[in-house]
Amino acid sequence: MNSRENLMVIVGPTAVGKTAISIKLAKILNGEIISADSMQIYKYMDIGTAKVTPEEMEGIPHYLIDVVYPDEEFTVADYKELAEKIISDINKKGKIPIVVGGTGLYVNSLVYDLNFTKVPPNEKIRKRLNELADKFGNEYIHNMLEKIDKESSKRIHVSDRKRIIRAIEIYEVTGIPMSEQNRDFRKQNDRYNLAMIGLNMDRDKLYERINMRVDKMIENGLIAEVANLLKMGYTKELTSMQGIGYKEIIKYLEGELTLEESIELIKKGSRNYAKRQLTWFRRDSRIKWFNLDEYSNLDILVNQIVNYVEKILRRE
RNA sequence: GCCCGGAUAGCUCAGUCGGUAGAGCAGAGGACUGAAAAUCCUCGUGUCGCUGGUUCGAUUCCGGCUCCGGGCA
Repeated sequence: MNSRENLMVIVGPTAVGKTAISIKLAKILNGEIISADSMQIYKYMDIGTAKVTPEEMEGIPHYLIDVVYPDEEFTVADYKELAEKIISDINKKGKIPIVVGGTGLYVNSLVYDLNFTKVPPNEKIRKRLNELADKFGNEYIHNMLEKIDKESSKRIHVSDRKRIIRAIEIYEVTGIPMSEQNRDFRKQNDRYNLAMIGLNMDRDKLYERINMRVDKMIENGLIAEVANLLKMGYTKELTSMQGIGYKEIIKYLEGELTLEESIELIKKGSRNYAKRQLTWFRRDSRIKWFNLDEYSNLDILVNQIVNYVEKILRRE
């Protein structure tokens, strides 16, 4: 008898239509939805993150949306902890947890056996290393890393400052090289009956949808949303305000870009992001892909997905 | 109708003193362990507008044609 918990995951690039499909699926499967989106975590950031509206939810419970203020720190480790608890709770209710989102690292934190090292971000260390890199170049801190953790230094490119700093940070706090602590980090998590669904469509169409959606965001008041965040005191340096659609509108509001330029940059940034998401998810062979272009009708697609997941998930 | 300029990668253009070509942007592929919508790596073959001519050889020189600018009528 299999006592593992059920978990359904829906991934796909931005704007592919995950939200609408996930709600249809939740209704049919008696599921509840857990967002896996690093930007929808933030309160007040609604239009630019294409957050589900209460009406769109159609009564389906949604979790891990609006959990922190835009100036609060929130990391994958936080996500993993919260999400795992919610997954358990939903299972206990006899319902299906459906994780839906485009943030690859967040999804992987659940679907792989990622045991995050117990080293929270240390601003002091980061600041110091950043200053060193500013002064002497990335090579300098990369050399530092090479001395303490040769393996990581080989894996991390000299230009990838963030990762160099993180690796040194881990060593400075624990005295153990990152590469040693993360030995088998590509290990799959087998604690769930796992059904992973990938949604995709032809690239040209996806890009068209992205472009249209950005125009719609502007119509729906993205500029006012960003202006309001700034007025509330949330500054452009915050992680939350670096999101696509936010950083570009800030530049427009500061007079650095025309509105046209800013909109074009948001579209391009979103297209490039969608591509990165696909790169991320294509690597996981457990994902069953569905191409939306092959379905004339969403309900047919939803039915096929239901058929597929019913074989994997256990029902009492 | 005449004169001038242009026609080369999806776009903007450079270039080849004649030996089939390269930048920027767009785009594609990849990486990813507590910032991840972040951060980073790699990737340029295209009837050089069409058609004749000269030439061993033409995208390059010459002629004609087509289209696009601009000017003169």
